[in-house]
Amino acid sequence: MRLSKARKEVLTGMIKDAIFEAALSVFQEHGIHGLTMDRVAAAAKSAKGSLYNYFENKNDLLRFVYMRIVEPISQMIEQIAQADLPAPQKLEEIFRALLQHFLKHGGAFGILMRDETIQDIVASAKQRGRAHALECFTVIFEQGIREGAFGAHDPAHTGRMFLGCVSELFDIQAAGGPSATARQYVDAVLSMFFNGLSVGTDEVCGAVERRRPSTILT
Amino acid sequence: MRLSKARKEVLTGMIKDAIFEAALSVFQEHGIHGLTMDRVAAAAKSAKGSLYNYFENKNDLLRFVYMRIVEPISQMIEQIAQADLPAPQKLEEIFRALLQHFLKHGGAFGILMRDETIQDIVASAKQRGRAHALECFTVIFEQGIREGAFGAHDPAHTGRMFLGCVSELFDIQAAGGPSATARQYVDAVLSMFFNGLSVGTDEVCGAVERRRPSTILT
Amino acid sequence: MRLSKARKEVLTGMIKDAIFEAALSVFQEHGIHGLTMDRVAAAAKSAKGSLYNYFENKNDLLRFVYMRIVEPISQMIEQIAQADLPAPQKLEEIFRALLQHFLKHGGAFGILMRDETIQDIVASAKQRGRAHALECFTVIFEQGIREGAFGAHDPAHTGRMFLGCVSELFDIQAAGGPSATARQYVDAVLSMFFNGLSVGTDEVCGAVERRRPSTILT
Amino acid sequence: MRLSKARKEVLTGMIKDAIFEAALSVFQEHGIHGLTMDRVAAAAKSAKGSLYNYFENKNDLLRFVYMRIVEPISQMIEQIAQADLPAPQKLEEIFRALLQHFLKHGGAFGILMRDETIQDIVASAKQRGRAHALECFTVIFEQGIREGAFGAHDPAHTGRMFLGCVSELFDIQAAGGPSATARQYVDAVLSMFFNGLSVGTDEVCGAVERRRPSTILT
DNA sequence: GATGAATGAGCATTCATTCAT
DNA sequence: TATGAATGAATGCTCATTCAT
Repeated sequence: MRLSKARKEVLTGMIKDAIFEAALSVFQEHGIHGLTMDRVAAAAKSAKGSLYNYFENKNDLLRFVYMRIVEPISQMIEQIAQADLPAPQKLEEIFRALLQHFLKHGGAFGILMRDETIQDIVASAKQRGRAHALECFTVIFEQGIREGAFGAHDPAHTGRMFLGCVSELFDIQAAGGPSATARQYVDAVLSMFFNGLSVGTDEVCGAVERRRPSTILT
Repeated sequence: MRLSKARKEVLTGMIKDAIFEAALSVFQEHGIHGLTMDRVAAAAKSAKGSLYNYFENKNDLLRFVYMRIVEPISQMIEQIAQADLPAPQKLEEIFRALLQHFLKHGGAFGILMRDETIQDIVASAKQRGRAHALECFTVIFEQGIREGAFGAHDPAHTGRMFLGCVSELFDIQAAGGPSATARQYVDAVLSMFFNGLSVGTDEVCGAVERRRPSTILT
Repeated sequence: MRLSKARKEVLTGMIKDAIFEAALSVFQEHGIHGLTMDRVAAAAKSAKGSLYNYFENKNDLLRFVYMRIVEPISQMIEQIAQADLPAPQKLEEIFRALLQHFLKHGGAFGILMRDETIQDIVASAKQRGRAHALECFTVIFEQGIREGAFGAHDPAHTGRMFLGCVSELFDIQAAGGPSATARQYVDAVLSMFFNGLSVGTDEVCGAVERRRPSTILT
Repeated sequence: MRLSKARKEVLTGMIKDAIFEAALSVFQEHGIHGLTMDRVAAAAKSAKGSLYNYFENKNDLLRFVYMRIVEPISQMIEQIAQADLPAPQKLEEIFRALLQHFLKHGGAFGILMRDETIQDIVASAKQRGRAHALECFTVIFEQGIREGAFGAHDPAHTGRMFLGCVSELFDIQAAGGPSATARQYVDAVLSMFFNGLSVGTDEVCGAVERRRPSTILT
């Protein structure tokens, strides 16, 4: 053993990273179906067999990709949900975190979060991303109602709506428009959740703009 | 040619229908991955080769299935969008139509609407379902603003939010809970869009219940 | 369906036969390890995929080969064991049947009967060939003792010895010497079992030649 | 070269021994199919590549294992065959030696002696174990006839029978029954070879029990 | 010599598509 | 037109062997 154990693990990690990147690029180019071990190997400029030195099998690799991309934001959402903040601000924070995460991984995040195939593969992972996010959102809306920030309503439904709106953010990002669009969308979502669309709402309930000044992603 | 051209087309249409039904049942039982030509042929009680007399290839068949399921609701949405109704009522009508459509096709509709695989296959079709729906929603919200029903906002963003909330409806249906849940969710979405979550909104802007009495899917 | 069901089954059977022959030839040339589906397909002058129209998988094919070769003789042994004959004659009959069977299948029979790999695959089949033969032999020797043809001894051990001597017959055949050798070996085995090697035995107990005059496989 | 040539060879031999032991344990645990270079290396607590410093390739290693296990008994048989003993006693001695050898190597010996796979690999080695044993047995029976211990018969056939009965001993051992069974089987074999099964033989020719009192493996 | 990651040929299996009947 | 067997490219995975360090 010429490398210390620590060094070796670092190296292994770096190679796994490289394979991860390769898989990601294949994934982005060919979609989840086109992600074959052959292509990943080619993209990683390695031999097919080598992949199996680092991942037990294809599912293992997919799990790794999933974890690498979805887990962080999943955890971030959970942390925000449990933080000591007013509910409305939590929603803002979640969007901020999502936008940042997107800048790192392009459209892959959205797809991984939604694709059934990978959700099946990953099913064993404590919680599937969407389901977990849904719970966190629900908790936040419960808090908002408890604290009087929101009127009475079913937090599960609202959480689901929020998840739906978040999902659409994935699409905007995947479409690759200007990042300003995403930010405007986020503002619009928050405004909607707080005030709805009804005329005169702003005057009565306070403008969204006042509550979230320049906000997201500054 | 013993059948007149018209008769033949009718017959062809009927067989395509049968294949469609077979494909749908395979799809519902085995998912998008398990949908093989073998299984479709078996389900259609026909020979595998015969499928190719009616569909150029598998993608063609998938496109057909997609169109058959998504197109009607897509057209319905477009019709509702262009109808002579106030914008809020259009939103309600759309939900009503969606819920009804679901009852016909089980979860297939939602999955087809969201699955990336089939979206790729179908991409060439003039408009992908989601994109089309998004446009229709945007038009409706533009109308709502123009008519003074909604306050000023970016209708494209709101349309997208609405689409997100609609997508989540698919999940509820796919999850197979009681249909009451879906209806409650729809009510919650409409309430949210009209009034938001802020406290006191209802008193000022009028209760949602008043505006959508028993409505949906009664 | 242009062929009647019966006709189709006949055809299917013929093709399975052809694949069986191909597998057998591959087996004889390359051994059990060298038996790949590619090679079988090539030998059958068919496409690899076609094999799977007739056999579920490789093990299924191997099982078929095994059954085709080992089962008949296995059953023949059982029938002889249960027949209404004196025990010594049963032993002769078994050898006669084995020699005939060999002429049909060359060395394959012996290998299949002994190879561990295929025994594992076939394990589910009611009884593994060797074990079954052993039982039959034991039964025959029990009978021989009961009827007074043989002196008292442990029939299980004798059965095993007989099996061992039978196994060696496989080797002679596999080696491909003149068939006379096999016949002489059979005579020698029977003589041994009846009289042993001790000097003077023949005079006392009667010559083997007298008891099996013109002998096996005439 | 810091070590003298002699020292180096000793060291090399020790390492080959260790690899041999590792291969044997893998063989016993996973069977002939499960014997991969990876597993051998792991069992030897060495690197896979190192194996190739001591063995040209996998077959070379297998040959070594075979030789190590089969060769000693093969030589022992040869020595016994050439010793200055009456033929019947030689047969007894051979069995004694075989039983002892078994206790050392578990079932490995029997499997290696019979498995076709390894026989192919080992074929090039001057003599395959079975063939060599067969020759030795033949020589012994020739001697027995010459010395008048056995009646006239074909010693090659008798040798083969003896080999067959010996092979079955492997099965008994591999099956893992009580060692008493093996001993009883050996007694039965010897009794059979000397006296056959015919009634009345014992009185005339002398009981086997008298000739081999407690004998084997005491 | 020791190491163990890299390599790539090889394998069983699947499945969309073709085509002779 | 209907049929369904034939086809063969594609895929995930294994493992003996090599080679740079």
